[in-house]
Amino acid sequence: MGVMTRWLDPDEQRTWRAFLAASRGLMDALDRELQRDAGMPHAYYEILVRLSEAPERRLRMSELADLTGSSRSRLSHAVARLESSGWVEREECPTDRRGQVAHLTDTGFAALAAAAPGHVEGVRRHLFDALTPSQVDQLRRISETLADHLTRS
Amino acid sequence: MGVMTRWLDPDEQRTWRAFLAASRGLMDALDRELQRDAGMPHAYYEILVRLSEAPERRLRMSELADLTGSSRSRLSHAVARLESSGWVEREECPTDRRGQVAHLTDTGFAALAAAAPGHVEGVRRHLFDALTPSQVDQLRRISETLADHLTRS
DNA sequence: CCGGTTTAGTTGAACGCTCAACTACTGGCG
DNA sequence: CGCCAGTAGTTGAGCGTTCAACTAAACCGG
Repeated sequence: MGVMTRWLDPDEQRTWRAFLAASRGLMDALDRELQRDAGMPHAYYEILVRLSEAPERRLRMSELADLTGSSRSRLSHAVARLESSGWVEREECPTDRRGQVAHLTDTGFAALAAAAPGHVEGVRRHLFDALTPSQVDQLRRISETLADHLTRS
Repeated sequence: MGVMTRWLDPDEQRTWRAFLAASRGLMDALDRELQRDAGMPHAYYEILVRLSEAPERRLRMSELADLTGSSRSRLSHAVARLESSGWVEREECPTDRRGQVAHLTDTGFAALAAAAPGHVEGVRRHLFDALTPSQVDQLRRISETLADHLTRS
């Protein structure tokens, strides 16, 4: 308290607002496209992706929550919904009676396979096509630094 | 159709996932802090900011929607809520009978003034403190390019 | 000045996320 | 062993966003 606020200078202000516009705009565009073309929000797409990459297409709920950067509550609701569309099913965990294992069904895998090309094309169009290779490299370093910084604090 | 999907190579994959983690993590953290400390989501904070910078603290709904990058519907709902907390009020537009003008009240300005220092500190901690000056510059260029690219397509 | 097209803004339902409270199980320590 | 703090996951209420449908007014060509 009583400590002077370190306000943003005009350059920082400009950077921050550009970042907001870009990241929100990008996510909104991809979310809209995915919803329109595949009937799922981007968050659900990410869940399916992570499951598809896991051994046996199975992951513990907590692990899946960590991988997708979502709260346990959010994941619970999401998996409930994915289960009711038949894309994921929940199983008892053999080693921990509290645990649940999410399993990507064949139907779910097919839905993902159908959604992927359009979505990847969208990521390319909206992100990679707009940047130079050197900017892509800069963006990777910046993002990794930020993500790392966020988890450490 | 029939055109091969240009999948992401491992480097692009890594960049994309880092960007997702960073931007989502950043927005989630700021949103959580703002909600906890000031009782408003980040989207509402942005609305108040834009209004506070406008002449007479007044803006047409559409202009406000454009400035905050939100849909008209979203803004309508948001302003309705802000009005019921007494932070914004709606007035008839003198030059266009279809129009509405949103006006930031003194109470709303005070709420913004109370929220701002903590929020700015958060932006600093989570974003600017983690990056070198040159990275901040890179991020500005990248973001402006992306934002520009999004509106043009 | 009339009729059709745009533009401004609102509305309600469906949906996803957050938060806090809750159940059930585990793991460690006395 | 028995207790108890911590962990896994779920649940329901409340909120914000989206989408599509809607009203009303402005604009524009004939």
